[in-house]
Amino acid sequence: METIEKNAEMAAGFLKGLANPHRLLILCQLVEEEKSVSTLIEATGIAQTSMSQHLAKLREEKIVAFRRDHRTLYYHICSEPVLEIMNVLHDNFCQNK
Amino acid sequence: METIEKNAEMAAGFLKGLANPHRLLILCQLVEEEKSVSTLIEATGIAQTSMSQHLAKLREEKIVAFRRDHRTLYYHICSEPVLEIMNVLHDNFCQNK
DNA sequence: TTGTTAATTCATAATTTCATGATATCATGA
DNA sequence: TCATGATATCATGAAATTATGAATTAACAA
Repeated sequence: METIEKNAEMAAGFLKGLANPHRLLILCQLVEEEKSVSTLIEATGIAQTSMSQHLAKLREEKIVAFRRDHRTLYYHICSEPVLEIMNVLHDNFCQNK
Repeated sequence: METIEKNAEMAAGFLKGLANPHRLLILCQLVEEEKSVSTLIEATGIAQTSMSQHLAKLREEKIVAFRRDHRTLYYHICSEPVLEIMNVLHDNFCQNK
């Protein structure tokens, strides 16, 4: 496969990681600061199992990472391009003036 | 539904429009300049029917538009945020140094 | 050890995405 | 009007995505 096609595969995989309303809601929360899973659940209203699966998807694409403190996992964004894209999205879809 | 959730729906729909390797290949072509469907087919190797469907998806999300010249349709990018995102993707996935 | 909290993984079904082949539309030139 | 070129739409099946409920793991406290 050509290089450009491999690049397109990678970039599309990355975008698929973002292309879901619940995952965007999660990332909105994490743009501010790292948060525990239960805090994310409370803040977004996403069901616990579903939250876990979305976080797994975000981890797979190296978009988020976590640290453990006792029984609690704290997630944070670990991808610089994601922050750039979140900015673009904010500017274009959250201008509810 | 809360405003933030509606915004997330919209933004996710937009990202889904981009989150496919073939559609990214098409958009790479269109970043340079407008192109006809047959030129896009030749440049990317995507089958005709499939190309038509991807272009339809991109039209739905207001990512591309076209003009007709005789029998030929020329497509172009009509979304400013897409250009910004293509830049982010280029910087992060096409650095094949 | 037992129970509990925090979170993940597994199994499943509904829905969406995507490629393919067949058919249709639309503009044009003979 | 008829044939053709350029492109879109329709129908179908395979694969991926997503939500839900049940079971599992991991860390700790009693």
